[in-house]
Amino acid sequence: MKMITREELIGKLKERGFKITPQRLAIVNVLVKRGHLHPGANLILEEARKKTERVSLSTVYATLGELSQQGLIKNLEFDQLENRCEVNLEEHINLVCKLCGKITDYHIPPSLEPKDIAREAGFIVTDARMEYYGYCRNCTTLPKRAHAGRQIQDENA
Amino acid sequence: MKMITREELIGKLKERGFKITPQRLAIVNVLVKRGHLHPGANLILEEARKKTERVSLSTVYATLGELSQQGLIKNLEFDQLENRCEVNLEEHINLVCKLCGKITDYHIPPSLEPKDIAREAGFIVTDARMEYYGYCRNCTTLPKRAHAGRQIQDENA
DNA sequence: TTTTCATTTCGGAATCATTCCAGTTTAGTA
DNA sequence: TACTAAACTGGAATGATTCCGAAATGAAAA
Ligand SMILES: [Mn+2]
Ligand SMILES: [Mn+2]
Ligand SMILES: [Zn+2]
Ligand SMILES: [Zn+2]
Repeated sequence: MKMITREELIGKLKERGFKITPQRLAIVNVLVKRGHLHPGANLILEEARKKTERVSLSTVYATLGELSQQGLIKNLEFDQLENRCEVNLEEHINLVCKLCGKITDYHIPPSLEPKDIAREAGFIVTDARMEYYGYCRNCTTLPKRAHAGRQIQDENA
Repeated sequence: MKMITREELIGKLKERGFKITPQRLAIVNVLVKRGHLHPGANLILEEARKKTERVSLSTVYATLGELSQQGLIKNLEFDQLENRCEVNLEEHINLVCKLCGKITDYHIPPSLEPKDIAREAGFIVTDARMEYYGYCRNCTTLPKRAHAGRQIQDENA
């Protein structure tokens, strides 16, 4: 899975005139290291604070907003759940476990071409979002446990 | 496009022990008539009030919650936008226009089988959500107009 | 280095969709 | 018609996100 690097992200921010602050560095670090978890603002804050003495939730939201505007990450919204960050910009489906809340990436084979849809429906596709909800491998074996979707389920992934 | 009827919905509610109240009738009516717009709670309230003298927003939310729990409709969440109702339960992609906010249904051909994904990823798919964001036919011709996505864009659809 | 200042950060208040609640009304049954 | 569990209501509570004025600070210029 191609992963964006810390340096790429920071470089792009610098290019575009953003100042490189300890807060932004910390947040970018979390995104790079924990991106696969599709972290939310509060997890990012928590993790960022382990590296930088001073970060606020406002700043996390602000920074995520900037990164999102710059097209460097995406924002995922969920029912009853805080928003999460999508760092993997390749087209893929997020598999969202209804039991533990873990979100894993599934890369689709080249079919279901956006172009086809544009042509048929007169709709220009600029952005896609596909999610399958269900039960992940862990939650399939242990039938009915762990209701609330805790963040940070790190065992594997 | 197969559309659920007023009678089906009311019948199912009755079956399952729900009382048939003027409020529920009004809300169901709106869902049947305006379902293709993927209406949100406030639009539903507005429309329902044209038929029933007395309905409250609380009741709209409560009723939508019940219908959703009963699996008769689905709840769609969006960035910066109130939730919308999905009345079309067939598997399809919602085409969400970034300019006018209109959401139209696109039915996919039988490919991208959930079963395949389950097998490959060890994930049991119980529910799917797919959306393409972009620009609808109207907004494609008139390049850069109409920013905020107003609800009720009835011209066609 | 020091100066400078636009940008960034911060905490707290504001927002706003949604949920909760306690009191009142009512659908459906007998 | 009377009864009662369910449903409805308006207002208050919630909680994630956004907004804001004031204080702090990168980084370019001197
Ligand atoms: Mn993903
Ligand atoms: Mn739809
Ligand atoms: Zn799981
Ligand atoms: Zn449009």
